[in-house]
Amino acid sequence: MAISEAEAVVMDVLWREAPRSAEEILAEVGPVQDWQEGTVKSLLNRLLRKKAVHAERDGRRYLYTPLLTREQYVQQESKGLLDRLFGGRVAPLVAHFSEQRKLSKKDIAELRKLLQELDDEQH
Amino acid sequence: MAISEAEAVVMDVLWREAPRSAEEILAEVGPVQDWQEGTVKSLLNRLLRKKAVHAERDGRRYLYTPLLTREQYVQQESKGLLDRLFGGRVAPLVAHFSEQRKLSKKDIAELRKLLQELDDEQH
DNA sequence: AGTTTATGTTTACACGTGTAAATGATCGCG
DNA sequence: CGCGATCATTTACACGTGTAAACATAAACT
Repeated sequence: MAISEAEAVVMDVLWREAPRSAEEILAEVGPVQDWQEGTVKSLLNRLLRKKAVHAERDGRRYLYTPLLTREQYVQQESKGLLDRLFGGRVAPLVAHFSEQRKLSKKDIAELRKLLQELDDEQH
Repeated sequence: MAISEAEAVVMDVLWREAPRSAEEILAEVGPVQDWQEGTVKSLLNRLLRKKAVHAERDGRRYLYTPLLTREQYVQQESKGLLDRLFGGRVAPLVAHFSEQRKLSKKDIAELRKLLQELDDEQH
């Protein structure tokens, strides 16, 4: 089953660094999200059930490690959106942002570089 | 409130052509989604409550018209994803698909053209 | 006028989600 | 050994979602 948005916030902490204890996760995410301890614990348990993280005992507590990689998650999410909204094609998506003037100079420069590299690989 | 995925399917029909009756919507979407009449009616009612569509009486039935535009919806959805996963920037998103080899020749050609056009406008 | 038919409206129900309190288990201390 | 602190696990609860049955209403037909 897919992981929810709140669950993804917890995953984000683990993607930055793992393994981590529930306490450490709370310390990082609690202030920002305004979550209580119980909330983080619940989310961790759901992630365990979904096999998105692994828990390893460390004395009295557990250390959590991601099983689902960030790449997998990003892949799922962005493919979903792409398919639903842009017929599965990337160019229309970029065109959309372009029309909305949401391409920064930096974006444009990077895209240009990216295309250049694709050209080069091409041989 | 945001419209759900099932609701978006109904909106899609209306975005292609509107106004439309519930029956017409069902005819178009029922076979594909394997939905019953009641399902479509429920979704339409939720869309009404969310002010995403407008209903206008036409004799015995209603004709539904979108109030939320496809552009608005696409904008919300894609901005959400972009912010959550790519720090709000487009280039990293494209880079992601590039790494996954999900850029078709056509995508690449179109992206190149797009960048060219941006250049031209630039004067 | 009474019944069928076509629509729309209300209600339902299981499941996921966000959020957390209540409860249980375990370790360290007095 | 019993008690408080520290974790984890279980339970809770309101709300949205997917899916649809049940019910209401009004027009159309006999």
